[in-house]
Amino acid sequence: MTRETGGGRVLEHPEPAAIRLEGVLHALADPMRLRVVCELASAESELSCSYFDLPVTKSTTTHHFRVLRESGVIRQFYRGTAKLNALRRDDLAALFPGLLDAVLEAAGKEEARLGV
Amino acid sequence: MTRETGGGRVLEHPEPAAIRLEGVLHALADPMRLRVVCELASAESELSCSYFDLPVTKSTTTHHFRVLRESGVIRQFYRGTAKLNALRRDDLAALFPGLLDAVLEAAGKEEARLGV
DNA sequence: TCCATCGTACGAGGGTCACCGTAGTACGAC
DNA sequence: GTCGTACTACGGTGACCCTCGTACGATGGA
Repeated sequence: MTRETGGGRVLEHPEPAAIRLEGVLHALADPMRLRVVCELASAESELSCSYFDLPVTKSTTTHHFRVLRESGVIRQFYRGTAKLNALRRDDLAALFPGLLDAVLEAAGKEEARLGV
Repeated sequence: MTRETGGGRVLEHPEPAAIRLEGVLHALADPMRLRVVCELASAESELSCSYFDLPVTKSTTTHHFRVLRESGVIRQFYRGTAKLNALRRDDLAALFPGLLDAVLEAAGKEEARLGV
């Protein structure tokens, strides 16, 4: 079995029924957070916070991950000193079918359109 | 032909290439604006600003319509004293396929889920 | 035990946002 | 020209958001 360490540190997550569309859209409307979500989507496995090399400080990174978690977009849990992050694909697909995929595709298209 | 009055009053709209995903998501993340977009989508024809009965003052309503226009979500033009509003369905569908439909469907589902 | 790593909590600054009230402009009807 | 309707521009206010620096806690390994 997978041993989950992290001790008594518990993270609050909204239940599916408490996830609000406005909150999800607001969470995705920030460039940093959208970037995190895109990387999580393409990774297909949990990624630690330190995996991401965002052009902001650690405290700002913590803030963005908290917004994503509290809006219901990602799920977070501890393993040792690391905090792992995963998209809540199933919950989002049940609440807002096609929304996450459309946003991810749009982000990919926009990156191709604007990127070098 | 349809005579468009409104004279010298010209409204700035972003070209499709200038529409940014973050801006669109931010515009849709506000309850008032999401409500406007849903009503425009179900109307299937232009609606004047005064058609909407939002629980805010007129100046705030003007602000929200301006955000929607400048983010590229709606198109506005004058006809007489009225200012008409229409969704930029084609432009959005070309840039972000499926995004608008997914958001509209999600908004409908959420209203049914939370509503009376 | 001591340390390095990883992430958090807190406070603060600077900017943006949503909202309002008032004053004003553009248009059509008379 | 005058009036009413529709909307705008402007200024202001309080709240929120993104960002940071610093100090702190929690974990695992030497």
